[in-house]
Amino acid sequence: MNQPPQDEREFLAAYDPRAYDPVSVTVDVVALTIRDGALNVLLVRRGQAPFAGMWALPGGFVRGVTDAEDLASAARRELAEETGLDPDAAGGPLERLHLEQLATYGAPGRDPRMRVISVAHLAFAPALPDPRAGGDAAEATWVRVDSLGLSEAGAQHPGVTRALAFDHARILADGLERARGKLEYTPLATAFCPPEFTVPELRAVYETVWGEELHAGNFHRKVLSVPGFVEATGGTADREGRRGGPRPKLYRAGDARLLHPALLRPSREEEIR
Amino acid sequence: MNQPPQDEREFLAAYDPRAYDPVSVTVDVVALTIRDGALNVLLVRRGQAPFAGMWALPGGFVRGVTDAEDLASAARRELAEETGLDPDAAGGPLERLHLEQLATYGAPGRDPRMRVISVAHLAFAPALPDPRAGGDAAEATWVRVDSLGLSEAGAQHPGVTRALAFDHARILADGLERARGKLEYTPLATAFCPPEFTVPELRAVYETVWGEELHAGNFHRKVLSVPGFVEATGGTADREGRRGGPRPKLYRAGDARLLHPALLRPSREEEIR
DNA sequence: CTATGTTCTTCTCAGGTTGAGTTTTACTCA
DNA sequence: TGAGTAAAACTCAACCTGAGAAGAACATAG
Repeated sequence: MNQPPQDEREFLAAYDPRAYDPVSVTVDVVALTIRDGALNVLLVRRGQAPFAGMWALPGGFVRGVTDAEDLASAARRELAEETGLDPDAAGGPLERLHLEQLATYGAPGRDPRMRVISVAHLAFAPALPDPRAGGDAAEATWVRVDSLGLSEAGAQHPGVTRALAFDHARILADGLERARGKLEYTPLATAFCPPEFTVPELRAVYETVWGEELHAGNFHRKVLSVPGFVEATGGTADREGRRGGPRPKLYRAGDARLLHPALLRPSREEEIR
Repeated sequence: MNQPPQDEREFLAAYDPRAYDPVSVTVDVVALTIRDGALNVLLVRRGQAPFAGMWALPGGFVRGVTDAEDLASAARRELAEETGLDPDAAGGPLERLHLEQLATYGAPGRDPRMRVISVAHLAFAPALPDPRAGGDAAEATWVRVDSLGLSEAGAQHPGVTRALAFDHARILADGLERARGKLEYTPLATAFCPPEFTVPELRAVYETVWGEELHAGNFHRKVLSVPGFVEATGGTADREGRRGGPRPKLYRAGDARLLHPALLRPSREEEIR
């Protein structure tokens, strides 16, 4: 952008840290969606060393000078490259994508090639299509989170565990914990739903992400009582694959950015200490 | 750490992003403490361009290869350099320091010299001594947060506003919001207190950080009822600068890592939408 | 067409938590 | 010794939550 005045250039050049202490920057994306009632994360199979052939989170180097990009833009670009979706298409699947920064991972040695720090991002979307591998990923697919055996109490398929490259298992675990927490006090769950949804559909999102069943009646009362969480459209859902019962009413996301009072998940006693 | 096998080296060299797209990495620290009943942040006056003479958050470049360091270690080192305190001294002021990652800022152009992304950290400590300028900071001092006029509703001294270098005003604002939020559901407030403290002292921390007065009776009941928040030492505080009333009992931090139920701040109605 | 099962939605009620205020107690200061 | 102050304990109404039950609307099997 703006250049420093000419008389400072020489001085600054002597302090340029790139000259002696290079650090590279990547973005990685924990992209979550719900498919067939299960929480899925987007993984790519690495085509190059290191960790060639292993599964990893989608990501890549930030463009620093040529086409200098924001960190969030880099995350969106990487996600689009790995899934083959247009990041900017109006009405496209990535338009309603919720993207936020997760954390930055920079332990020395986390990448055996060189010093790399990774700015991890968290993405949520309503059921995205199957990815078509692009970029430098040999393969990209949605993987059920509960098939990865992330040392979460219960709900893991033993034996199906596939180790992730780098420190991506930890990044994924942090992303899941962040997602679970954000459902409590933000209307983020609506980002997993289509533009119009029913209360039972919203409840299914909570149950899927939290991994526990909720009391249908209390959930219903709570969702409608939190101001700005959802607003009624007036319509009702038609019967598609439903097994009985009245047609649930349709809602869309309200204008609240925080849920107050929050929708706390039950059974957090373990995590307190 | 571990080196890739010899046969991969050549291949990787061609993909080294440093060769064509350099990005530099810094850490910045939002160090908060409470002095004289007001929330203070550590600022340094920049001795070099850009923004020479302006106030900024303490920070500096991450050591990538020589003495490669963790991001948190880099933040702790920078904080120690600017304050002149030993980062590792047993029993020293920085030993009880709470340090956590805040977020990473990487908009192109945020540093006019080159592409720099900054991993911001948040630090809390009980009243630290006045810093002695070290490193490349011309000057370092604690500054009352309410003297910076950060477009927070109320409680700002108009005219005393000093603009911060880079995007540090935004980083500071984000750090303050994070600190305020964390007081709600973690025992972080005890990090602002000496090892033994009273309930009124703890309440003063909340009032200072949140910027609003709390109901003393309800606060007392709440703090003692949340499991693991504080535990009684059996002793009482002696009269130092107190104006009357019985001697309050002493407590120390309990073993809880999360407060449940949380201690919600009043009047968040504005922020919800 | 009827019976049965499913599920959305509303209702009830006991228990816990919160906000606001009051009382008691213990101390300082003039 | 009396007035002022603040810690700590108590009271009470309002609200929120968890658990269960009931009613209503629909699908499906016979």
